Amino acid sequence: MEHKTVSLADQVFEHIEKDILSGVYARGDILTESHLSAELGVSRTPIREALRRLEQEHLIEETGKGVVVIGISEDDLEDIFLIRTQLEGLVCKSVAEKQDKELLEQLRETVELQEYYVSKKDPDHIKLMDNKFHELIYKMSGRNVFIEILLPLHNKIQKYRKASVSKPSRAERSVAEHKAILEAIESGDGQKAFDLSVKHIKNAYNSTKKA
Amino acid sequence: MEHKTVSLADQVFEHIEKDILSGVYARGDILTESHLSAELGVSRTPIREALRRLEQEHLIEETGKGVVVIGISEDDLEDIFLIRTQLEGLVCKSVAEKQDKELLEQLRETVELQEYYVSKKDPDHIKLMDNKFHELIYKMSGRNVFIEILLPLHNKIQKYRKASVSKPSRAERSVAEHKAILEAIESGDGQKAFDLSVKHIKNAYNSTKKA
DNA sequence: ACTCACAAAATTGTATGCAATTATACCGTT
DNA sequence: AACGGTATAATTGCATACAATTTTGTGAGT
Repeated sequence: MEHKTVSLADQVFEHIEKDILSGVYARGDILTESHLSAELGVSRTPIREALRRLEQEHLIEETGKGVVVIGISEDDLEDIFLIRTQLEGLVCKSVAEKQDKELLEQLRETVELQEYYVSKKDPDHIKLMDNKFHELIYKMSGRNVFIEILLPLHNKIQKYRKASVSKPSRAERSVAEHKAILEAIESGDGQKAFDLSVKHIKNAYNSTKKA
Repeated sequence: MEHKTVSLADQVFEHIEKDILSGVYARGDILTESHLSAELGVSRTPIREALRRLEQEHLIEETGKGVVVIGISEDDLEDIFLIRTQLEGLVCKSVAEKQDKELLEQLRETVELQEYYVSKKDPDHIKLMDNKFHELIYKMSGRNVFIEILLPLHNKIQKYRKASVSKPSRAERSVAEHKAILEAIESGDGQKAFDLSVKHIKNAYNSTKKA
């Protein structure tokens, strides 16, 4: 068994990122290295490396006396959806024209699992499958620049998506839309995959706004 | 006089980033912390922090035994222009509808300086003004998510842009396009700014491909 | 009670030390 | 000459040490 040890710096990065994106730390909160070091029980070295990465992602900003949490504002949320509207359709189109059998099978499994969790009204797992659906499509495209942009964007709105898929009506429509996108991709219809995907993002945004 | 001392970690980041983007380090090259430490004359601590940031930008990748340089491939270049085509017009439109007098003045100055350097056939300064033109527009928009995406993308293609503006014919057309975009923004015509900007990116791409 | 000065604490930035792992080189054996 | 094994190098990951700076607290003097 491959025992891949995850570095402390990586764990710290994911921990703090999660706390920012889930709202544990709010916009404007100040985080100091020593405080984080004590709280997480590791030395400042991995803390600092994690903070530099979070800074690069614009989730925090250096102030000279601790870092300040930036997080995702309402305006950011709107722009994130707008940008996804512009880019995600292109990726779906690209994937439809590739036809990677193995990844398509994974995508179908993901949609079917999501249907199951919708029927069980399990928002956490619905959101996980939603994550996986979009991430699989990004990866299937093999287009790194798109992946580097879309993965973080998708990641940054977890909190809002969780709220959105907690509404059964939206969860049902969302998974139905995923299924339609999947079928368009399977049939190799790039334009249809593009259109459905763009519509899906717009619907998700509308649902998020109302949430 | 404000004496802002730049940390060694920041200097190292910029140094290595520049070396990757300008081609000093090629795709596949292996960089080790100790080697960089000796070469740049600083300890491994700031080196490591810089490497973690470069990793976050996908310019390098961890291998367990030194980091490997990723850099920008031809496919990446194509997607970068495609994404800019999708996003930069939106930003220009947004800026045209804002009318920040002071930044508009800076933008005009930048275009006029660029005209001057074009007449002097000075590619380095032409490129600098090109940088400034696009960065000013991003900043004028005040839309952070767009800025976070477009600034790095623009930054990553410096090498190619340098080649492009070294051709006098393209340099002249480029600055003329900048001027037209500026005037559309000044007149508050968002749609025109959008259209001209999209066309500008496409022209830049065509010129880059041929270079 | 207020203020100023100075001491103490907190905080960052950088270097160094050290353990664990992995690659490399060298030397002996066949 | 080829092969193996062991010692040595190199390398990462993490902790700690330390200087420089800034903030905070405290206490004396009025």
